[in-house]
Amino acid sequence: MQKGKILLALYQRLHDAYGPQSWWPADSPFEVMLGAILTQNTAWTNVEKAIHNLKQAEALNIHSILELPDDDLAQLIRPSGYFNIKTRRLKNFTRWFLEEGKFNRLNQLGDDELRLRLLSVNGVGPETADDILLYAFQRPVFVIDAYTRRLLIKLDLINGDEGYEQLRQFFEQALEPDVTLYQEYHALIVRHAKQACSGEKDCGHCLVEQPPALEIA
DNA sequence: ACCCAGGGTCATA
DNA sequence: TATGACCATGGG
Repeated sequence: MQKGKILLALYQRLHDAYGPQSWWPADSPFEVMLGAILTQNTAWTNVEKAIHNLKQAEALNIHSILELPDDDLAQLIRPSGYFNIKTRRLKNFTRWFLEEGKFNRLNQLGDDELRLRLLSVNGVGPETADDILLYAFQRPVFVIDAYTRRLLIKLDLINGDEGYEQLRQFFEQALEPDVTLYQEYHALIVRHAKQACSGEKDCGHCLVEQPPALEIA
């Protein structure tokens, strides 16, 4: 069986198990972008508190982010951790976002060009860029995170020494460029990791015991 | 008390 | 190219 079909079968199994996830939880694309930065190496429950603080202070907009003193912004996002670094990153990103002409202007760029520009922003790495591309700009870009890597290792689909870009190509070559599919797939992987591995170091064992390939082959 | 979470940058070799 | 240090809160 081709690895591509295994990835599709894996998606079917995850979808059957957990149902639609309808990510990303946010009221606007800009909120998705800030959330993508705030969630770096941070539990989402803590990010929710930070976003709640921003909304309550009516600071979840371009000009407030830029005009708030660093210390004030840091206090608002404090629950998300790394608040000093993330204050800088939020301001860096928002300044860039405004200079580039905001969403409508950036949205005219092609997928690859937009990805390169996002990666050029200090504080935006591959995963954050792809979160923004997939969930804010609705581009067919597959997001790779630590959960995805662990799951593929457990399923013996990869060695584990592959780079981010290599894993992204693995998914994007195996699956049709379907935004909704990519959004749901990544969300399901995170959902599965939380469900199956709370407290456990390794994850994906329940899918290994019953490999998704066997039922479809 | 320890470990990790919806990572990324920078300095060093 | 590839490690390591660093960032920092909250929940298990």
